[in-house]
Amino acid sequence: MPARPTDGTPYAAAHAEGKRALRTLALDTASTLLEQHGPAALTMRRIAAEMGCSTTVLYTIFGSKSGIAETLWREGFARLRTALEEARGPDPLARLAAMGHAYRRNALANRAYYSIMFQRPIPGFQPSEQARAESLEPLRVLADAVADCLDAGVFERGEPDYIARVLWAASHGAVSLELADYEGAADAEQRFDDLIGAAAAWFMPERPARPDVPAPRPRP
Amino acid sequence: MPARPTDGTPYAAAHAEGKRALRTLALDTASTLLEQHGPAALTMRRIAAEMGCSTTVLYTIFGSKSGIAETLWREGFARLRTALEEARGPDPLARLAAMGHAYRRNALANRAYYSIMFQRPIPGFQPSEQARAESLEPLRVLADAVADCLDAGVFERGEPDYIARVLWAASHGAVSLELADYEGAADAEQRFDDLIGAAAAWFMPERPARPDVPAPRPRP
DNA sequence: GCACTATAGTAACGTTGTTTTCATACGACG
DNA sequence: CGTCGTATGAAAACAACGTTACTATAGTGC
Repeated sequence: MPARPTDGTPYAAAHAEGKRALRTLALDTASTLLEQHGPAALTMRRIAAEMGCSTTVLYTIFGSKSGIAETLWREGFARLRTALEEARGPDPLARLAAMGHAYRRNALANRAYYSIMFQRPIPGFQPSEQARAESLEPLRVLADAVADCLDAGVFERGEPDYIARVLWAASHGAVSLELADYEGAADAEQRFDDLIGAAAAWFMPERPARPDVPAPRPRP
Repeated sequence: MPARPTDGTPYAAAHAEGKRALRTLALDTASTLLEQHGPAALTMRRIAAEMGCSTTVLYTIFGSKSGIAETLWREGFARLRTALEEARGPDPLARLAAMGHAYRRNALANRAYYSIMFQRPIPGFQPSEQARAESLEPLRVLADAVADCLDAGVFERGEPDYIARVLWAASHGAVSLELADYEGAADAEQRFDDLIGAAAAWFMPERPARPDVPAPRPRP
């Protein structure tokens, strides 16, 4: 016989809401810590201290640190999905281009989340199968936009899923190097646009006009 | 007055060689540990135990764990550079394509190193400025091959450095997602080829013939 | 009132990177 | 040859981490 309040009573609702509030507070704290001090600052003790409770609470809510990491991981993909969904454009191709910019903008605005999603800054954390499945939703959003382009004849051939994965890899590659600041991100935006444009053009019946590239190189 | 043997004596040479041997042994041990058991197994105590000494030795040689990580980081980029340098082809474009495959092959064959290079599995490790500069060498190798393509007229316009960075981002994006096994790596190789091909084609005067893509999608 | 369960705080355990302590070995120098 | 000083390495200690008992308490159902 459980000590949990009987379901349906007003008290049970309040009780459940308290738990939700606790969970939300924990996630907010973890999220703030992550964004302001990076993944290294994301320790159980620190989250608990910031909340003003002991670490036990975190373990009853999330089970382990991986539980928190997974929630943040999913939050990162949820933000990405929302960012992609909000992309608009007068025609399918413009909408796809808007998605590209949304991808980059979201990554730059949520660097810490992006690192949790695609790097492995939290030792021992591996997303569950369910979380992995969920993380494919942004890709599905992208694939829908690609399908629209195929229907409109903007793209010539190929499976929407496959094309979306190619575009995804292009976005990720460009953004990933930009975030790593691997080689001075001076022309990072142009590189992003070029790579995405190149990948998209690859699937079009005719290659579209390319934006200006740095001055032509003199040939000897 | 130091207890270090006077420079120039045979003993000094032997002494220095002993230090080199020790350093090499430590790196070999760390490297093996990294490749066989992943970054998580790369602990100071374990490296020391595997070598048969105490952790103090590692600290006198490398200063800190980051010192070891940095050496492995550089080793990873050195392998990548070698892999790219060894790429051959009958003409500039073929050589560039060979470099693309070399990039992917090297990454797949050295997953642990690739993760050290582009993920952050070792908390607190950040490559030094010098190491970062050194890590740009593979990019320079790529840029040289791009320059050859420009000279040969295979590429139409653009700075070799810039084009190389775009190709680099494409390679990294495709390989990175493949290694993360982000969405089933069934057609990972084709995706890699397509993305690299698309990026390269972007800078050519005429779009080259594209290899076959999955069956055309029926339009409603 | 009583038993039982869920929860939270305290303190511990084992492991990590790192530092300290201490002993020892060995070149330099009187 | 003996002493000094420095470099080096082993052992242990330290701080911080994730995690797990242990304990107390509060609240539900009988």
